[in-house]
Amino acid sequence: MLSGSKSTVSRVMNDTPNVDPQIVTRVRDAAARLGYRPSGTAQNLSRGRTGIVGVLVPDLANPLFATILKGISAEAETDGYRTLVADANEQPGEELRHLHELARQSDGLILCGPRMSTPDLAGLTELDVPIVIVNRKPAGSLFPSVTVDSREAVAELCRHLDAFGHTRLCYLSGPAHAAADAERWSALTSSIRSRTKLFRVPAGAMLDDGHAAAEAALATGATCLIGFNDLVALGAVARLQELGITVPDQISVAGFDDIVYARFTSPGLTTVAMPQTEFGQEAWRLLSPYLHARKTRRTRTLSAHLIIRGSTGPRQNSGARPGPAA
Amino acid sequence: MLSGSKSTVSRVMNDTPNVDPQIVTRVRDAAARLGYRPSGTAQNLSRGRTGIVGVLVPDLANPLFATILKGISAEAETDGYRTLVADANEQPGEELRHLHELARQSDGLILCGPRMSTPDLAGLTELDVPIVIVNRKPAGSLFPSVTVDSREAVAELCRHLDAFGHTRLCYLSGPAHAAADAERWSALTSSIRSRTKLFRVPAGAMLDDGHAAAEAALATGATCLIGFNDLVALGAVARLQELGITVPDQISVAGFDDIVYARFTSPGLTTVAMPQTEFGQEAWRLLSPYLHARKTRRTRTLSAHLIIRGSTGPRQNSGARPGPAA
DNA sequence: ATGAAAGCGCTAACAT
DNA sequence: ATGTTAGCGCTTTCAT
Repeated sequence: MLSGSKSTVSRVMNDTPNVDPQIVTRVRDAAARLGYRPSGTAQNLSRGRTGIVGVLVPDLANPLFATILKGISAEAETDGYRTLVADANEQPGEELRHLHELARQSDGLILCGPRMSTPDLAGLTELDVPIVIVNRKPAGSLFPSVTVDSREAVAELCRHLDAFGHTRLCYLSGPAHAAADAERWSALTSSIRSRTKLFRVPAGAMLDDGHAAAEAALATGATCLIGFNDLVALGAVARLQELGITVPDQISVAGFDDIVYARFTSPGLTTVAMPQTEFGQEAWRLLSPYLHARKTRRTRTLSAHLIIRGSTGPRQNSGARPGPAA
Repeated sequence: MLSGSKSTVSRVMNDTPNVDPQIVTRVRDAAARLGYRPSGTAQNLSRGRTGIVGVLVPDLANPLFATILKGISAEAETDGYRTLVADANEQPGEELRHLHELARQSDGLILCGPRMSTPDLAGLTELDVPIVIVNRKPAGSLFPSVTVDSREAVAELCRHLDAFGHTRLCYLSGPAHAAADAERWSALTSSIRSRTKLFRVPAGAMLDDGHAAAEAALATGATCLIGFNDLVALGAVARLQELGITVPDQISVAGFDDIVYARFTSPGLTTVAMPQTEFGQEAWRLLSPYLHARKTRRTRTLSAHLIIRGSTGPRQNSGARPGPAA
């Protein structure tokens, strides 16, 4: 009988140095033969860590979040971590519930563009789990966060539009509790020239929202529509085209994020690009050290940049109006 | 000192009946006050289950898989399960590695459109974990699977195109190891009329792939391009428009899946729609009973259906050719 | 209705 | 270099 103790097996399975090579192979063989695989759960309990990071997103169907998630996964994977995903379906009320559950299964949490209230966010400290926030600066910087500074890029967008003669802009606003919505709106209001009128029409975060809001936006007489994000902008473009209105000839459209579709529609969408993959990478890099030791809480600010494509052009003199339906 | 044993606390936390209401509130209070939350890991070890389902996808950035994942999460959540996600980044070689790791952390696995070889797939039985496969029929039906029958919808597409006079079609093929690719191709070949010529140009699974393959497809003289999926089709449309070629006036385009963008581009994309959310739902419904008891291995076949939008139209007499660049 | 005790399958001192 | 012994923090018989 080849005795062999649990510890030895454990050492072999964990590639601990100082194990007799003979034993190593013997154990490996036996394991392979018996189809033995260490129980992750038992390892987790014993080690006091799960190797899992919980990620909360408002909506996985939004390519922005899918991309951020990919960034997190890729980076976390290099440290042997996996991602447990919770999709709140754009329902702020669901977020807390998800987080409480995620927290019990993971070593740390990454919140992508959380829609929950600031007090709720602050209350998360009680979870007593390392948390990193992406795309929203937590009040009082309670948590490390990776945010983006889009002021300069927005200012650039405004100059771009101004140069094209646009003096009536309409912002298709995002979900009520999206921090990015407030920031974008504020960046716009502080960037436009005094001669420029800025309207605001409620939309949402998805294609349908932009599609649905397009007509209301048109009614403001704006010559350029700016979507809360690219999905909203693209939804609006679709609606405009249905109405027989040509972009950018009759009306210009711009968005935020630079999701991959912005590049592949025609006309291409002018947009304030977010560093999507970096969001994910940086989020992990902030979280990772935090998992091992309570390190200093930091914040990382990335910067957005303007990408000009075909959806913005010179303002039409006569203002946009529906043409013959497509 | 209010004694209270571990067992009692456990009973309270698990809402076990037959506990003195007084004690219940006392324990609840104490827990709240101390911020006590049962360790998920310890529960997992003790209960012998993790409450986690591992999901493997080829690419989360593909809305098809994001949607399927959402379907799985939503359904699994109703049973108290969460999803651990692994994104193989369209690299078949990575899939096995991910699966082995996922298997150690989860109670069951759902593989979405796995690209790995059939033998590798068969070898998964050794993982000794309930597995359900989505969108690929496993050889020998080793695992329960949810697949789609798109033959009828493809036939319908072919009739639709034929009625428009298209007799030269070009299929922009998908990733080498995507089972869906072979199925779609085979459905096409067996559906076209004998007078119709079907070409095949290699593309891939993403927007860029369709974009890059468009010119080669044009060169075949085809009057209608059919993308492996909607992304490929839309990528091709983008390229065509760059070339000044109008869809559908000069050339028709169709795709597979019916991702949300297919509806919101202009022209809308004609496509063979996959039951995306159902894929996810059904996958969970197949897996769920399997987790508790080894039940009979079943298979569920959903059906695709054709959605006709603006990207397909009557064939142009003279054949497509680049116009003035946009 | 509650407590005591065993055990889930590992890891990590500690001893040898 | 390997074996022994305690836990990790719960759940769950089994007593009471």
